[in-house]
Amino acid sequence: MYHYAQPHPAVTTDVVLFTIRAGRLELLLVRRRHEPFAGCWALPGGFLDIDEDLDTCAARELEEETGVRGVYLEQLYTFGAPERDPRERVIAVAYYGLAPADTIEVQAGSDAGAAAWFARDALPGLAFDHARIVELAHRRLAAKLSYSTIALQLLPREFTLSRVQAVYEVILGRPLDKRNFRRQLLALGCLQETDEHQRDGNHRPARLYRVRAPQTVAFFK
Amino acid sequence: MYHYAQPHPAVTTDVVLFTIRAGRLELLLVRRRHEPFAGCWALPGGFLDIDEDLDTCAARELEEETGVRGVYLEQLYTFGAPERDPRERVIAVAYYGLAPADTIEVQAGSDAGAAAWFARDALPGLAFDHARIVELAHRRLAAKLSYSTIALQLLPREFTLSRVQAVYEVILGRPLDKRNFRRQLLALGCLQETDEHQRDGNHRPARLYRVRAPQTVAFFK
DNA sequence: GCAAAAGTGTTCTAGGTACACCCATGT
DNA sequence: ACATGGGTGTACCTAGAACACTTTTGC
Repeated sequence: MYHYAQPHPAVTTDVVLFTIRAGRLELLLVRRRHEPFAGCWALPGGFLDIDEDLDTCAARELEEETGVRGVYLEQLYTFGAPERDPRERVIAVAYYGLAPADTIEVQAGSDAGAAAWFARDALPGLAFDHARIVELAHRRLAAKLSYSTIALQLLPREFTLSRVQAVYEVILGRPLDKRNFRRQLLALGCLQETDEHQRDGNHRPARLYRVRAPQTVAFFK
Repeated sequence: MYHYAQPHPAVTTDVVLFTIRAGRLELLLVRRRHEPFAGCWALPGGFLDIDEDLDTCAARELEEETGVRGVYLEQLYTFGAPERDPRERVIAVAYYGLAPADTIEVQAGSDAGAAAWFARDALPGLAFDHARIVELAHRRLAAKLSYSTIALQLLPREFTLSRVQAVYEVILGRPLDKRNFRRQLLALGCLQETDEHQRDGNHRPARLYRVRAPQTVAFFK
């Protein structure tokens, strides 16, 4: 038992992890095993350890509940409406993250009954205020496309330019002009052309590219 | 005494309140009366009440410690490094705000020994990690100038265009072209020209303007 | 040879930047 | 009359938007 002269809220982190799968924007949810909202889908997340950094907590809870690790995470916003959790006062520090679908594998953890990807525009009802958090995360991600290289975090080590364009289109929800897109993307200078090509289907093979500095997100403008 | 099965961190809000005074960007600090950092200058802020919204907490603590109320406040970032407070684990939800210097009056509250404005570029040593918070708040404010009308929150009810320009220049830290600035600002359509003029000094009087919707911050681009 | 995606340039437009002089007032 | 900040328009330049055809492959 822990005692305080003043009441303390609990602090959690919750993660909106986006990916691109099957040409759609999807995000990772876990099915809650316990009350409240038992059986309901929710963002992966959980209580902050008392000696743990917030960023660390977000990464740890994500891994514990979904098996996913090593992805790009960024703090989004802190939600603290008094009635957002019926058990006790909970302050949720929300994060959002990006991961390439094909390099990560999802497995449900102990606290979560299951972990699965859902299309952004076909989400089940979510626990707590998690629908609001997803909404804000999507808006923030879309806004950051225009002044950072954050979207490259959704790509595997090697990829075609068409694939990059598909990432942008699905996040922004509108088609982009191929020639303009390629010119502007390459002008950023953060892609490295390789000598390899990708053959798939009845058409001309596409050149493969790499990100020069895959671990860092650059800002411009 | 309050009991929990798991240890809980404390949660505070801290506010970086900016204003423009004497042609400089200044911010409001309070002198701490208690340990830790007693006698040191710090951001106004304090512990979250257990049934209180985060936004409300920021506004309440600001008013209690400095007498300032009714200003524009916006959540900035949440700081939670484990050792940022020597007493116990403290998660600080930081806010930043803007207020016109001439319409607000500052008076120290009970917890704070004194409240005073300091120039952004001549701050005293600050308690905790507050210098980092100020740094981030300034960067965020400067970034928002380019895609929102947030800076208008620093203006009194009536003002000259030169005064608006001075606000932008002092936040960005560089001079702007007068003709371009006025054209672009007026093109936003959020200012209302009045018939009044302001006479001060040996020169032509300047026309006074008002913000059409003073309570709202518009975003564009 | 046909279907399917890859790849490639130019023109137009709009918004941003650079720049200099006259105006109204107080002393 | 002169010093001081207020007020105004145009030319240039660059970045973004619109737009269509040829290439390479598998079947």
